[in-house]
Amino acid sequence: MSAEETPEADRAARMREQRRAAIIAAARQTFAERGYHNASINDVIERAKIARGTFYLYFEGKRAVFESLLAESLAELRARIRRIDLGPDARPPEAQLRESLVRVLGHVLENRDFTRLLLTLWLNPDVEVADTVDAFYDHVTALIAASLGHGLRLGLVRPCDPQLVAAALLGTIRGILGYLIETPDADIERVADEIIGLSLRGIGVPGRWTASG
Amino acid sequence: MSAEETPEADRAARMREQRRAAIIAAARQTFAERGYHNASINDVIERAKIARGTFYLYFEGKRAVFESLLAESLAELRARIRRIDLGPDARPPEAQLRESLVRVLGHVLENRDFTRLLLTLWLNPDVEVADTVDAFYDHVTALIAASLGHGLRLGLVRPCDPQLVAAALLGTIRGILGYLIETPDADIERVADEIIGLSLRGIGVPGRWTASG
Amino acid sequence: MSAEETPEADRAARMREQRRAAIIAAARQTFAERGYHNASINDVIERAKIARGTFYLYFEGKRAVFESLLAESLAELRARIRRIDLGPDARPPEAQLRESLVRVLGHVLENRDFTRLLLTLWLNPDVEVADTVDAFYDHVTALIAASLGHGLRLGLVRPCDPQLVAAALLGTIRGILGYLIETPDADIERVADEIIGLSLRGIGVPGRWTASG
Amino acid sequence: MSAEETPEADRAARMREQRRAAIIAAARQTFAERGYHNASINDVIERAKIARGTFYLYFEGKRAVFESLLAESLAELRARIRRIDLGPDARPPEAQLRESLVRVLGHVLENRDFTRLLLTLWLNPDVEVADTVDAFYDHVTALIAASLGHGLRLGLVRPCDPQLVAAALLGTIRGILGYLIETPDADIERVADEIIGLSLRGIGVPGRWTASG
DNA sequence: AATGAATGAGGGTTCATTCAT
DNA sequence: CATGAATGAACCCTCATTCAT
Repeated sequence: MSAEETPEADRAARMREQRRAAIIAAARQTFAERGYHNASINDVIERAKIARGTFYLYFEGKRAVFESLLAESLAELRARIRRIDLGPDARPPEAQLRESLVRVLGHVLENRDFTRLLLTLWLNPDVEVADTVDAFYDHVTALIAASLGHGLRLGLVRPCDPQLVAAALLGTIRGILGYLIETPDADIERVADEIIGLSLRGIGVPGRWTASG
Repeated sequence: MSAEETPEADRAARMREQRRAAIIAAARQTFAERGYHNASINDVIERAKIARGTFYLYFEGKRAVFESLLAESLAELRARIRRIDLGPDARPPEAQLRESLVRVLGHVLENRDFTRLLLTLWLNPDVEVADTVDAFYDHVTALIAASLGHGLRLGLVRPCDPQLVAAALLGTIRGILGYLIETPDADIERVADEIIGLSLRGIGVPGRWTASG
Repeated sequence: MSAEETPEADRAARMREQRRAAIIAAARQTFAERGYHNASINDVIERAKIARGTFYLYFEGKRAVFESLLAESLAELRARIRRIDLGPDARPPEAQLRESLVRVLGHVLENRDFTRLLLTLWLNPDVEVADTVDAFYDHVTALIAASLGHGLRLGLVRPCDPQLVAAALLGTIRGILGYLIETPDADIERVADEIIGLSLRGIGVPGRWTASG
Repeated sequence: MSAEETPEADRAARMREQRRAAIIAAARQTFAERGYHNASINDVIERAKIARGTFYLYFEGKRAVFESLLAESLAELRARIRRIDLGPDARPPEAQLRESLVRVLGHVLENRDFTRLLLTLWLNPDVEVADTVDAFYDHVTALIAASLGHGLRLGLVRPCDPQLVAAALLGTIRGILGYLIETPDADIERVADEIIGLSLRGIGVPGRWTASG
């Protein structure tokens, strides 16, 4: 910790961080393109232009990069989602929801590769890393369920099973994301509106359907 | 074609069919539990209690069982889905939709293993067999989109992008299925009602949300 | 052994012999076409149009058919080769040699498949059956060596190492056979003359070569 | 290309070449002893004392080592064979022929393993690699046939079918090689003389045989 | 720190042989 | 006798991970 060593150490630390980032980037592309199992360490190190052994200096193994990659990417995504503020002075919940959606959709379209990966990882036992993803989905589901509960108490949301509906709404969003990553020039704003419209009012024209459903 | 030969040949054919079904069943569980790549032929033959070579008597290889399994299971599932009849004498579309849903949900709960597998297979590049699954999801999406288009023309459905909404609705259903397969004692009827309610009317209480969304 | 059983037993024995012959024939073609290792029992039983188990009623296994097949075919070939009679009243040895050659060449051209097989079997360790073939080649070599020794004592053959020359002459014949089985319309008589000319007088024009060789 | 890097890189390349050679040597022995099909990669790696994966670092597979081994060994052998110069100032053709023979025989005795392999590979359909060997034998046959044609025009060789005689002479040599590899202390010079004597003048004592043959 | 040659467990597949019907 | 479904040892190959340099 002598002052003399700091500049060198700093530089080394920066280099190390860059390398790590480069490997993660290479891994992200590789896993997205080929799936966890079909992706080989070979693919990753070739893309990252490092030697085989170097890889293991930065990560404990295949599973470890995958986890790191997930953790980082999920954190970025999570940062785009904001809890809806239902306080007295808050802006309309619909607007807040819309902003979160627009941020998420924008991020998704900039990270199609990772999004595809994330979508395929839902419930996937194939991958030893399900936990990280499960935790993310559970987190989001809980967030939605909590919002629903809140809305319910405030009379904004009609009576329903929050758990079930949260699972459904998250599914809706995943469905839309799956559609988006294969649709080059999507209009995010319009899509956000469709999601909100669909979620809040459904697709039925009021009065044209029986009351039973 | 002599009548005398039939009994033996019949019995043999039945036995063969049973074996095949047993292998498919073992494969279904194995693939569902461990994913396509982590599942080994070893796992399958151990579960099916057959010798290694026997497996290859019934299927050309790992990929072939997987495809057969998918094809058969998807066919069963597809058989539960009926196109909605919008003719003048038809029963209310909501009722028809509800029946399809109940059939599908019931089937799903009886085949949790396969359902889990099917859900993980969505968009999966990891699996050499994506085509079969993609075709199924495309088929269902098209079915939904067509229904939406129809409903739109009849004034039952409010203006929307049928492709996008179809992707969303299929996502909603997948979300619910994912929830169900981990919920032991689900009440199918109620779930069907929730899905329909959500799809047609959303979760918002009319009048409590701004008109923009 | 009652007299009544004989006709039946005879018929059965004849049938059995026919089947056996059919299997050997199928095996001969298969082994000739694909080589010992690449030939599968499957190939043989399909060609012979018998069931898998039936094959093992007639032969102990793959190796056993191969040995039987070799033994029978080699016996047929060997029957075409006659020891040269050098007695006082015998016909000219060259004529005798020529007759053996013509018989062998004719047989070879009628059994190209087997000949090819036989040629590839020389020295072949690949095949667990080398013994049978080795014995045949040893037999023929010994025959030639003995003839050479005889001829030597009678002053018909110039001084040489009979073992070495026998190996060489057998090689010459194998070389010719290899050429013949790929030459559809060979004139056996002419070929026999070439072999004898080559063996007895070589290809050199006397007086045009130095004496050293 | 900096001079500093050379020593390391050189050493690495040399090591690599040694390993490769060691594997080829192990393969040569294994294939010679057990034949192509009976030889397993296991045999090879055990003999070469390397791990399974290491083998695949140097060769693409079983067939690839076999082809490399053949190509290298055939090239060495071919290098010992020189075309006979029949020009006006050339040394006597017989002497030239004799030198090629001595070189080839010497090489053969130093590489009994490979020679045995080469001999068994003639016409072998069993082996996926027949082409390389066929090409070699065709090459040598063509060389002999061309020499015969030349000698014929110069009046050194008596009238004959060059193709047939070339096949025969190559057969003669193969026959001798087969004899040699099982004869420990052969006198190469004497064997070369026997081959030449046999080829040019045959084994008959002139005047003691009828003219017909 | 970086390298890349070496490792070996593990996977999918084939095929000669057996045995209950 | 004949059948053909069943068996399992053996084989080739891949790839995540280690370690000497």
